[in-house]
Amino acid sequence: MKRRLSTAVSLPDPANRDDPGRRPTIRDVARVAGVAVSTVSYVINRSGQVSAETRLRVNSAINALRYEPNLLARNLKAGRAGSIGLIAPDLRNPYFAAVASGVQEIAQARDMLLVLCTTQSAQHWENYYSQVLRARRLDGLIFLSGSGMLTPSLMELVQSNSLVLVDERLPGLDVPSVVSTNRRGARAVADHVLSQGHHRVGIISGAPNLWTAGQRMAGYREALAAAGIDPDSVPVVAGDYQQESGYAAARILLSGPPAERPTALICANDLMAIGAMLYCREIGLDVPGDISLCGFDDIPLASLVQPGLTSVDQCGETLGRSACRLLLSLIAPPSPDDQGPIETDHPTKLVIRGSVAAPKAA
Amino acid sequence: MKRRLSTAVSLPDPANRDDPGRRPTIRDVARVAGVAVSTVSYVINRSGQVSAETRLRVNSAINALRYEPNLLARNLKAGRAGSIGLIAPDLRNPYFAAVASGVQEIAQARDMLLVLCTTQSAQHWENYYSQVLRARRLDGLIFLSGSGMLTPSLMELVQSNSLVLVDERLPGLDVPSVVSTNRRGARAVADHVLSQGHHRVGIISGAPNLWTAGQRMAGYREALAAAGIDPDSVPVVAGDYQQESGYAAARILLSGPPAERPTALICANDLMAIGAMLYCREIGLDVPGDISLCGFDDIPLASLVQPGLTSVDQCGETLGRSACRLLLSLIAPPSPDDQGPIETDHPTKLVIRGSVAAPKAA
DNA sequence: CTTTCAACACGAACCGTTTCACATTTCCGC
DNA sequence: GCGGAAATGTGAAACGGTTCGTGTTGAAAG
Repeated sequence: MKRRLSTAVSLPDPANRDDPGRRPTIRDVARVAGVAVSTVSYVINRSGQVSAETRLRVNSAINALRYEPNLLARNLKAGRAGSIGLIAPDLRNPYFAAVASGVQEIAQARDMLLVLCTTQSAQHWENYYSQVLRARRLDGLIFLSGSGMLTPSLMELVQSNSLVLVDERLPGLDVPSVVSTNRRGARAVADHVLSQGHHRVGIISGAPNLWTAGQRMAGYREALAAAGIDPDSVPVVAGDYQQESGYAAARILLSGPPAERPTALICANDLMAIGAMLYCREIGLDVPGDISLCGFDDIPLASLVQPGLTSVDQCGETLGRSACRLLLSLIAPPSPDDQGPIETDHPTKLVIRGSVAAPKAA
Repeated sequence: MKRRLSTAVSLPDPANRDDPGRRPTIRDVARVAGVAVSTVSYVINRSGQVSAETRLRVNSAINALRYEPNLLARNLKAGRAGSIGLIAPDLRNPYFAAVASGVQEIAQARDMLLVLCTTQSAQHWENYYSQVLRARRLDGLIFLSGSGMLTPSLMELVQSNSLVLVDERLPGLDVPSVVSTNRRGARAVADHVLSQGHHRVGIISGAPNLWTAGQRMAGYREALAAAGIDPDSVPVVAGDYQQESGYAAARILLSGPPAERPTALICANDLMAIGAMLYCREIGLDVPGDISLCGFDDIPLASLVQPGLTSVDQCGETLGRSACRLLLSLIAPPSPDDQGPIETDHPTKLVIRGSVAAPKAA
């Protein structure tokens, strides 16, 4: 008992007060200003009920100590991290970069931090990050799937109203999401190609379990049917939205004898279309003289290749902005500076450039 | 006194135990497992000194409750956020996206989260984020400046050994940084252009207060001098590394009478070179027939434009990886899984494509 | 049959805030 | 001169973990 009293009772150790490198806490400020900790807190926050004179003393203590509140502690108390997460396959895809850019723009305006997670489209990472972000009590999550699946961890986020999907819509489930009108856009670009008189076309589609890939495919099929072509008769090769897969798919689709091979390749995104263009160039096919090509996304690159790539504009940045706004509105229901309803279906626009032309007279 | 006892003493309220939506805490786990909170903690962490049987009980309680530790609390206790920040001008610039990608790759491997902050090259945002990230006790910061300046807040981070600069080196100050050998790369590409026999060249430089811009300019001047051209005699227009500024700069540089205007434009980055290329194309100049063009960065785009852009490869991703490794080594000094010294000066490589040719016989 | 000592479990302090519920002072009207 | 509201300041309990120092065992050692 005596021992206890003499050794174990830990008085505030004056030594660590001067520990250099130690950053001042609200307690230091209180001590210097000669007020209670809670008073300092009130000064820092909704300056309610504190006299001008006290406020002054506290503020000068804050300045003297160069105190900055520890957000970690604040967040623990509040139970929210003040940041949102963005899970996306890969930043180097300009489309994802654009979405990220839009998300960040809105987050920035609302004093939210953005945690960026890339998954290389691997379910493993999608799962990992959705768990980590849950554990970190992030306020919300914007998810661009590379796999087309929702992990259980993600499903729980849906329950708590803090998940927004971009360019993905789950059958049956009512998950908040922001999408482009993929089907309509695909229909439009395919209509355009077919209206040039192509009869033998090939399709380079996206990964089959991706919602966008399905939608675009549906649009293409609509257009084909409307042009009197049996959709089931056209050759389709699935890629993965990467440039290399477009190259590889083109090689497959163009492997037949010249008389039978497609005079136009409809590609489910620009990167793959460019891959295909590279292959065509390599085997000496002129675009659009020998073969027409179109893409989807309208990434900046599309206007810079030669010939310019006919594509479908879906502004990634706008999508990102809407997604972030939607997410924030879910988190803090009815914000006062409300800017009206948030678009969840973004229109797409056909962008005609030089890569599509009429087929050579057969 | 009596009043106090009967009303103010707040017993643990059983009501909020069942509050649905409330996530289980370590205390709930302890209660269910019938052990002390500290024991649960030990199980979760360095499982030291816990009997197999207890560990089992705790683990099954964890599973039953679907408990996940609150990282916010953990971090407060630890005083570190377990994440690093990346401050960069703009994600849509593929070079920055590549750096970010490299950083994220390493961070991911070390279980660190990446907070992404974009500044649009505005000092205002650079300052804002450096403060916010300090307040959040982020473990470290990787900074790509758009303005060439370090805010005071950033300087304090230098003191605490948790700031790494990318592609920036401050005169006098010894701030850890990772750079490409900009000067050498610039020298190489300019040598290449001049070796084709160009005598009248123009330069589109970067913003003058950026370190990279200065270095590249120095390299160009070396090459000019070596080729017997007075560096001060060549026209220079400063851009801002954006495509539009390249376009504008080209218009200025090519405004003279045909006999006097440059036969080659040396551009301080690819985006501006592409802008210049667009302008040339617009006024009917053939690249490289009428005018040669070169860039810097070797972004993916450079190989896709027609003709391919001769450029200098500086792998943004590698730079990002090194920067992140360097930062992590500053934070937790000598990691055991050390992979040797970290490169801070990354070599550049001349990439020759079709955009540079000999000038037409004068 | 003590003593010693691991091994294991526990309680409580602490990280740096916020915020609730009071305590104290001031001031006013009666 | 008194009661009471308003204004201002305070202490202490959270938030959800980690970790130090200590208490309690049971078995091996003496």
